Formats: sequence, structure tokens, C-alpha cells
Amino acid sequence: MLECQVLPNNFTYPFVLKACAGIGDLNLGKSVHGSLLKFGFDGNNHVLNTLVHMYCSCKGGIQIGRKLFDEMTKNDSVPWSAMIGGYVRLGRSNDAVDLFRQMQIQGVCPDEITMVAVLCACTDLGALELGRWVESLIEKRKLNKSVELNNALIDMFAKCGDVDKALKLFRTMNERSIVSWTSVIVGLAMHGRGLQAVSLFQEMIRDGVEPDGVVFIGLLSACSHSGFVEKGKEYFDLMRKEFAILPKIEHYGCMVDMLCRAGHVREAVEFVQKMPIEPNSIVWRTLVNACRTHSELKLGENLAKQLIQNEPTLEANYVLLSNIYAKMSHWEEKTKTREVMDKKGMRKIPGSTMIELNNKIYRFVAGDMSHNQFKEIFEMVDEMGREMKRAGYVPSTSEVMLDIDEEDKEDNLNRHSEKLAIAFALMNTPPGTPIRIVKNLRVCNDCHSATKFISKIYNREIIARDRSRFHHFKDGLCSCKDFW
DNA sequence: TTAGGGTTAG
Repeated sequence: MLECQVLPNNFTYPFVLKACAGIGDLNLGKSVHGSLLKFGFDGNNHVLNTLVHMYCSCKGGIQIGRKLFDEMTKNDSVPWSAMIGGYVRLGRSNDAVDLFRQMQIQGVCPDEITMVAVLCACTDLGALELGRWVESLIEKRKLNKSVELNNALIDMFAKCGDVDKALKLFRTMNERSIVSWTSVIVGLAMHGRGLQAVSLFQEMIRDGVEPDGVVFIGLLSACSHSGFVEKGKEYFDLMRKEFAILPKIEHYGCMVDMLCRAGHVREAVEFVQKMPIEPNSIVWRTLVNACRTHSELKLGENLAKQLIQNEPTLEANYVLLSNIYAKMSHWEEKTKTREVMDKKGMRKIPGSTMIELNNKIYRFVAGDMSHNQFKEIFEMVDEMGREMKRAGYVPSTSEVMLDIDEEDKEDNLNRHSEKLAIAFALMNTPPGTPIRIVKNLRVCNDCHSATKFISKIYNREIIARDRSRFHHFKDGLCSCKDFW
């Protein structure tokens, strides 16, 4: 277009900019922006909106997008939706929510598209209170409940811990797309409700909905999280034979995960060796992690070394190897691995736990002393430790990946971010109310066992979302039945 | 007659 003789006009630009956004090409987008200025631009808001969207959809462009956004007049929801959606895509969900609050303050009415973006931010943060507030706004404003908006609500409720509400919503929808089915199946999978996920999939087929590759990922992950190894294998075959969907690396990855979780590590290795497509590093990491949890340590060490050779710049690989050495009590080699990481300037992502209280989100890291109440929190954690021990809890000090004595290891465990967050919640919420926490990593063995005790001692339901699934703790038991 | 949106293993 830039080289043609016909002058582009304000009707042409949105199409072209949208295309740039679609392929995420910042340079191309910038050159279109340049031509727009060159040919004269009358400040048409449709074009400005698309410019904001384009910059917010391209890697490295969000700052320019924000600058344009700040400078333009914003009387309707469109630029706000574009900007909020941009933050969500970048994983800056807190910024997305802040901007939404700003929009409220400025009195601009959100529409259903804004709400979809805000709900995505809630989903990412695991912020159920906030999500419920957004739902109430949707009702209050009587916004059009499009399929997309309902899907975003289903996904939010499922991933923020209220999967029953997600199911209820799904049942009330008059019109459903494959995404609606997938959202609810994935949600059930995350909560370990594999039987329900499988039966919903069967219902979907009976209803004549054509499955796609994505819904099979949800289905296989449901089988994986519930330990349905044979069923998972059947569905994996069915994909190709019945529905002519060629399994992709993600599907193979689900199968490896499923075998690993069930403890069939050797079978998983054979499966990977026989795969018709090249396994990716995610598949290898799944295997190495399983070698650690199921004590196939020598095999895990070899695979992890191989991974480091293939991807020497990825810190996750070094963390895996280091954790395997810790479990082997090979402290010297563990230290060496850490030193290599230090030299390369790599740092492990710190584990953190988030909790929502009175419309505020609090984030804790291990040994966190940045909170106003940190002294009280530490005292509470110590008290919890004493109560738990009285009830029969034994700290699993083998979880502590440090070469220090047992007593220090216990202290270290007690300062884990989830214990701090739970202590904070016990102190600041009325007795008997459920506690919801969101972790950025997978919950460790010790915190898993401790949280079971806490749920019984303090008579609280504790709902924890970790990186891979939900754990509902109640009366000293967890919904995952220790299968995770 | 042009602008912003939903699902994906570890």
C-alpha cells in the first residue's frame, strides 16, 4: 500500500493497522503510522484507537501505545478496552485493573468488550472478589451477555476457584461455542474433577459439537490430573481415528505429564523415545521433574545435563539439576550448579503467594518482612507450627534445598510464602470463612501437608491455586488426594 | 461505514 499511487484515507488505515497488530510487527506498524502522518491525518478517533491497539499488540510497543492513549480524548470505551487488553496480553494485569479503576473514576462507561479484558486480568491474578465485582457491574449496567463475555466469566470463575459457579453459568447459556465447552472442561480439569470433565466432553460430542485440538488438551489434562491413564490413552487414539485431529506436541506433552504424574516414569521415557515428532524442552523438563519427585535421580541428572547442553541460557534447566542434586544430598555439585547460574547472571524466580482481602491484593515472598504486620505474621506462623506439631505434623525438611541443619530447615519451611499468606488471612478474616490463595509456582510438599493440618486445626476451607491446578483443603484433607 | 474481545499441556 505504501508504494501505490492511490492515497490511502482514514477508511484504509484501520484495516492495515489491524493486520500489523495481528502479526505483531512493530516496525511495519510504525511505518504505517509514519505514512499516516505524512499523508495528513484529521485526528479521526477510529484511526487513533487502532493505532493504540496496534502498538499494544506488538512486542515492545506498549509504551508508545500508552503515550498516544494519554494524549487522546477518550470519551468512549474503545481506547480504554484497547489499552486494558494490551496490559492483559503483556501479563501486566495489575496495570490493567488500575486503568479500569481510572476509567470508572473518569466516568467512561465500560461495555462488554472492556469487561472481557478486565475479566481476563482477574483470571490472571486469581482475584475472585474483583471478578465478582465485575460481574455485578455487568448485571447493573445490563450489558449484552455475548458468548465471548460469558466465556470470559466462566474462565474467570473456574480459574479463581469457584468452578461450580462456572458450571452453573455454562448451563444457563443459550448459545455456546467450542470455547465455552473448552473453558469449563479445562476448569474442571484444574480442580481435579476428571470424571465430570470427561462426561462433559461426551455430552459435547452427543450435542454434535465438533471437537478441536484445544478441547483435547483440556480433556487429556483432566485425565492427567485425575490419574485416568487408560482413559487418557483411549482419548489420545480417538483424536486421530475418530476426529481426524493430528496430535501436536502439546498433546504428546499431556501424555508424558499423565504418565509421569501416575509414577510411570520409565514408560514416559519410552513414550518420548517413540514419539513421531521431536520432543520439545517442555516435554524434557516434565520428565526431569518427574524423575525428581519419583526418585529416579540418576536418570533425572543425565536428562537435566542434556537439557542444559541444549539450552544453556534457560535458568529453569539449572534449577531442575540443582534440585535433583539437593534430593541426592550432593551438596557440592548443587553449589557448583548455583555458581554457574550466578556467573551467567541468572536468578531463580522467587516463589510468591497472593491473597485478596477487602479489594486489595497482597503478595508474599518467602521470609517477607515488607508487610506492616510482619512481626505478628511471624508470631502467628510460629504458633501455627506448634499447633500443627501437636496434631502430628512432621516438617518435610528434605524439601529445603539448602545444606543447613534440621532446625534451620524448619524455620526456612515456616517462612514459605504460602504459610505467611495463610497466617495473614487467619489473622485478618472472621473465623470459619474460606481462605483463597494463589501461588506462582507449584505448591511444595511441606506446604501441602501443612495446609491440610491448618484446615483442620483452624476449621477453615483453604482453596489454593498453584501453577498447575487447584487444591481444596478441608478437614485435614486435600481434594487432589495427594495426586499432583 | 472504518475501532477494542473468549479456550491451549508443564
